[in-house]
Amino acid sequence: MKKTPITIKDIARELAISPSTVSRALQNHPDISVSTREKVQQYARDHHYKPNGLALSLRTNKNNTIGVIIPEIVHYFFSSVLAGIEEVSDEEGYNVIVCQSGENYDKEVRNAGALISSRVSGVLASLSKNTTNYDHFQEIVDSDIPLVFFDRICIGILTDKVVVDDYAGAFAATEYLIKTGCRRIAFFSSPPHLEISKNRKNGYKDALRKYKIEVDEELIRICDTRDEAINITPEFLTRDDRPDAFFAINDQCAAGILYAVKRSGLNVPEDISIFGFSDGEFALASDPMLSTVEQHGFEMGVHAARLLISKIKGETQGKYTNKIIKTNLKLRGTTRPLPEQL
Amino acid sequence: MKKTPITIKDIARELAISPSTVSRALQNHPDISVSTREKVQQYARDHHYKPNGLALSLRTNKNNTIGVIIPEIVHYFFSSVLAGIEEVSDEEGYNVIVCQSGENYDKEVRNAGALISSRVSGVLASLSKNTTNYDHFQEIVDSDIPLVFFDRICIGILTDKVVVDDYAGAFAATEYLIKTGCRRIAFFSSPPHLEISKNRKNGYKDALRKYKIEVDEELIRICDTRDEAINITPEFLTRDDRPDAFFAINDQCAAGILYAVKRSGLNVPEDISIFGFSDGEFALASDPMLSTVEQHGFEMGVHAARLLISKIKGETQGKYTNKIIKTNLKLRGTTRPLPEQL
DNA sequence: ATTTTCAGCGCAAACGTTTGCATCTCAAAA
DNA sequence: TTTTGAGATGCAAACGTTTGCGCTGAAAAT
Repeated sequence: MKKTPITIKDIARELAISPSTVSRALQNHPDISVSTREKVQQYARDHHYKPNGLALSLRTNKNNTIGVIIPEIVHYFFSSVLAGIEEVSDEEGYNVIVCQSGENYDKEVRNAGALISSRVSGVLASLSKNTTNYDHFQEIVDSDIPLVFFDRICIGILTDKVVVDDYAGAFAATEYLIKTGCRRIAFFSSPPHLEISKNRKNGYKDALRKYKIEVDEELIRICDTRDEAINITPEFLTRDDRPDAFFAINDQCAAGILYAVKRSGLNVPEDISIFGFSDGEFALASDPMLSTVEQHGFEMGVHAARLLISKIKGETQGKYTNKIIKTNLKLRGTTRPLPEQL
Repeated sequence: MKKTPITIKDIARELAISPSTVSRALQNHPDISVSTREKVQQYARDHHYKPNGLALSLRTNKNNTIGVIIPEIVHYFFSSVLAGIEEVSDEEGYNVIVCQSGENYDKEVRNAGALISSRVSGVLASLSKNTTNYDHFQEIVDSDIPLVFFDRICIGILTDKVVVDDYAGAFAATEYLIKTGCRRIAFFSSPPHLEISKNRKNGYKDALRKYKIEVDEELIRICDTRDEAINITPEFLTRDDRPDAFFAINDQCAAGILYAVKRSGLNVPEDISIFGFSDGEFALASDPMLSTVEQHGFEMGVHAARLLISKIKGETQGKYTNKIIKTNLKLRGTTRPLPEQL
């Protein structure tokens, strides 16, 4: 029931030796005699000595802490990434400070400042939707803090990046829809300035072009939430040339589309196919279950963290890695099966 | 492009004054002349001076950081709580270190140790499923670090707690099922040593008793995941005296039940009613949408964090609060409507 | 003209560690 | 007996801040 935690000095005083000796004894420094070392270690164990991480950090100007800036915590994909980050950080002895920007530029800037103040050893970040100025991230790299972007990356800043293969995922999903007979495929996307939006749109368009299907800009809309999808989808369905498939930027949006389509009396996947992106538990709960592009968020977190830590340790001098995580199609109930003949 | 961040000493040297003056100037200390103060603040701004949180923490032996130990990050309820914690922590100027126990006792112990080493200002924790020894948490309070449990609390340790009103929520859900005509209500629960399991089971049983319905232990099973539910539910459905309702400890489990029931050809909610617990996006994706007990995870996080911070500030001396977050029923498609007459 | 007052600033210690260097003690080598 | 040297330990500085106290000089009071 100590009011204040036990320190090296306390041990030194108690054992009538100097703090330096205690420090060395605890590190198994060869200079210290076995008897002293054991006395010290015994005492430390008995009194639950825990090194003061702060003091240590101050000396080395590196606290073993990684800062993470993500748009939303309550979000299957991002929380998966976070879990991956946490896992390797824990293995490597780092703590994880998590900051939620809430898709809010100002808060993102505050987050970045807080992390610099905390003198974190490194930062992992995914951009907020409405971030278009990147000075706060530049400040991080100027402060000599290793920085790795993941998923929603920023191309303006020279640093490592880990992204999902958005282009290939979107291409494959679109191609699959085409192969199962869809010709008018609507694409619901996030704001266009985000890299993921651009890449996925390119994948979508290129797949269409490959099969000589004209890209109809009318079928491309900005819509990335369930509620928006429920509102917007009906107007597509009542048109003469209604789409026969929807490709959604995320599963929430896909679920909203599914809901609206079912309510309109059309059948999924007979009349309309739906493809989501970023597999979550979510996709399993719907009926029929969502076909979606698996993003492997956990693995992305793992890779991003590993990359950052090797950066922190200075193992990868000057090189800027651009890791791409493969996606794959998870075919379930909202799409038709592939015709037998190849 | 400084290799090392700018410090108070740097400013002092540059402006040919002492570090103490700089420090005071930055804090708007009245002892400092206006001209000096402005010179210093100007310089600090121009050079992006950011106070070194570590040094500050070392002095006060309090870093403005809150540690959180949760079983799973990728989990709607827990991530909601985390989001609530993050929000008030940010408002109050605290960072949040998040540790994931992964429902693993050993990792939980390591997490606790790491947080003590980091000298966090306070800890928020929710127990892992298989934790039955609480020494690591006792060590936290012995280290004089304020501790607040939330949701999966531990009654053995004298500290603040924030819980959902599990009993009332379970009671209300069960009562609703009864009022809509259900008589044989199965209850799928988490491991029995958890307080939430006990409380919800009591609510369930008491509601049955209130309506003079015998408690059938055969209808109570340990099952708290989607996959388990899909496996276990069918054997209930084939019995002569099959249940006419299921009350699940969480929505994943409820979704699994729903899936199994639909697959068996029975109708929801006509033949079988289903009630979940802990509202998530999840509950909206299913068809029909899940009726569930809203847990208000975000608010729980907000309250827990507020409580902890007031504890850290020493505002609530010696008192141990036991905050209870109200639940409420979210009635959707997996339950029948209440009959008109009251 | 002398004393008092006080605004404005600097000194130095402290927070808990680590670490290069100095110091001390003996026993072995010279 | 003296020198050498290795083994064991202590000293002190440093990391970046804050803060109690003391110092200085000039204006105000006597």
